[in-house]
Amino acid sequence: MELVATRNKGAEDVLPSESYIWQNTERLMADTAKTYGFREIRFPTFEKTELFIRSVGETTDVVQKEMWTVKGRESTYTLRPEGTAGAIRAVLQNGLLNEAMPQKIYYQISAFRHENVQKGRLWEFHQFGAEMVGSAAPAADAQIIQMAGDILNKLGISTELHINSIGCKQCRTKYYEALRAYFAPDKEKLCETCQSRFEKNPMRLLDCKSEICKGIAANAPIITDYLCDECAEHFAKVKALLESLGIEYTVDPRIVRGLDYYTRTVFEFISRDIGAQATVCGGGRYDGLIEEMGGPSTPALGFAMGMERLILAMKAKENGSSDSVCDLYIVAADSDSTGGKALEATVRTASAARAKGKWAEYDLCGRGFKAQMKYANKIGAKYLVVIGESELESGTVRVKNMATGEESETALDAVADVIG
RNA sequence: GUGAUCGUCGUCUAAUGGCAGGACAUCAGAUUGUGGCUCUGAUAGCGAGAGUUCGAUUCUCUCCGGUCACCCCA
Repeated sequence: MELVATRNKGAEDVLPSESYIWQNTERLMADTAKTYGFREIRFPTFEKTELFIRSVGETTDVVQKEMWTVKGRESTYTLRPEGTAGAIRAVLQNGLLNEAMPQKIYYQISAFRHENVQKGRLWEFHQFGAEMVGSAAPAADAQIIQMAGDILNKLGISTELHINSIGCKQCRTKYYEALRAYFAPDKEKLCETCQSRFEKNPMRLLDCKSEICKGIAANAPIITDYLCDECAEHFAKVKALLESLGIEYTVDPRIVRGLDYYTRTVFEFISRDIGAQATVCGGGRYDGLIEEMGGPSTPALGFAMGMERLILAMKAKENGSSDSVCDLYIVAADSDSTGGKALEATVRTASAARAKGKWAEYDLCGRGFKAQMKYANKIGAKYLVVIGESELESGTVRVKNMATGEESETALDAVADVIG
């Protein structure tokens, strides 16, 4: 077999045997989000490239080396590398800021980043994301984190919550100065990437995995020591609320989100079960983004969960919910004397079962009687009915429970009720 | 962008510088009115290309793909 083309690297097929896991997960997320007042928003897979450059940040890896960009006839377009930019664009463009605040929205999307593929990291991946627009209150931060944690718990995934505050623009300016002052004497010893980070985004210096840089960074100043009074108070209130909700967390001063738009609270939920790409959910507050995108100054925050990583973590815990199976298989046993009447009765009976929401099957491959029995067994049908000459005459059939082998007699037109 | 590692039927897995074998799965039959067990048969594979060789699935190189990791992120 030589296919004309095969699946692209970094993309995945979800087969019928697995798709129920996705469906159940997506449904659980949507249902949970609804209980917090979040409603779904849908927006295009592609946007103008400037949108992402402006919102995600010009210096970020995502923008600099990971975007799938296409030059169209009228403009240059990019497949969304994340959800926030498009979601907020849709909120602004459609005047949702004029509705009652806060606006709470969620989305289930695929997103695209051109990175080297590995476990938990794909070119096309899927996210569940939620955004809350219009609240600056610490209670909003707490609720967003609570909802993310709620979903993860319901999925049966064990995670650790790490939080940090990276302050506002003012705190960060002060902090950058302190960082540069700290690193300046050793600047020459830093790795190449860190040397360029020194000017552009010194917070990333803390994130480097190189042993030398780690050593130099060991006693670097910590952002939380440089927060302005307001940011410090905000962070303290968020932490207090989390505690009162009984949500465990670790303050991790090294969490530095890779997207430029974050301010104040940032957080990650980490799973230990899925390899190196352990962040299963990441998010935070982005009070400056909406203004940056040309809207009115409006506070907002949100998170995104990586669906593939969640499903890896669920599989690691072996707690997938179960798939549905065939409820009823009908064997149409036509002979010369029935002249096709058995098949007609079979089709009608199957339709009646489907009208009751049952999964009903009959032969579509020209199989013989025996082969149909084997097939019904193979697909795990719960009940089996044979319709042939004698059944047509009497108007009754025997409904066989395939698991126990027991049979019971029923009127032909009552089959759909019996198999409940 | 970098590094490591692996590519044999749909899946799992053998052997081999000289006819690529098995298991599971699939299909058919044994068994034209009741499945699962058993038996028989069929379908189906060396990722691609160059090189070495009388001969390459095996050795060498290149590419492609998978996996894992760095980086980055969900």
